[in-house]
Amino acid sequence: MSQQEQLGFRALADPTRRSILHLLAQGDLTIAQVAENFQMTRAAVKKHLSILHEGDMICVQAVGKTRVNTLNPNGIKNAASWFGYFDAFWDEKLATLKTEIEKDMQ
Amino acid sequence: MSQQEQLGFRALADPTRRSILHLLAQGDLTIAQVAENFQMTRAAVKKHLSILHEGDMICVQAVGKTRVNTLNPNGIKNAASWFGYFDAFWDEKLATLKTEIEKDMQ
DNA sequence: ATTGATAGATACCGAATGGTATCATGTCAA
DNA sequence: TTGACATGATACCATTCGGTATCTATCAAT
Repeated sequence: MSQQEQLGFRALADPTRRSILHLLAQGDLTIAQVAENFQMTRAAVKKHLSILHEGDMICVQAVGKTRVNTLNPNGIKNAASWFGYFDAFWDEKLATLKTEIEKDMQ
Repeated sequence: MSQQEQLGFRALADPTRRSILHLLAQGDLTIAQVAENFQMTRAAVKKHLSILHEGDMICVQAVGKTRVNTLNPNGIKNAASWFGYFDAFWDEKLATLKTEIEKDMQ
């Protein structure tokens, strides 16, 4: 487990932060513009953006006196690639899943 | 954001739990067997397994006096599918990413 | 130079999290 | 029915986390 992987999953663990990523997918936004979409203070949103930045999920570029937050496809793709580990096991698992689910109900 | 999505990402947020999923990908294990792979008490491992179960990442079936933990491909695939939201935006983003990364360095 | 808008930084609070220790439960075997 | 073993469950502790309040810094425009 790399530290970057941990920072990435930590960034994705909060629903507000995942929502921010969906927002930024539709266009780049300043901190204030992101904050308009949530019922919390700008400082709280800034914290979320910092954690997203630490997890490599967004890039931040200074534009005049504002900071424009931009989606970072590389970081998001990197987190998504973690799931690839299971690709080799899924076919076999899915074949017996129904039975296991039934046992789990008991 | 669904509650199940949140429980899923919460389950994945901890490195021990992600490690447990990788372990279970190689074969089903009882709680005690999982605990052998970590330097923490069985109770702590049990907590992690409970959170993984709440996030639909594993199934638990009683076998005699033991409980066998099994990977749940459905839950893991469901979490992985969250990343599909960005598919439509990646091609465009990747085209301009290099420039944005450079600005981010400043 | 002063004002106002945008952002950074810090301290603080309540709740959730990761972990241990401890005790209760249940199941198999003798 | 005992005893041993794998698990369930609870209480407790230190740390992290999400959030607010507050103060400071910077830039732009007048």
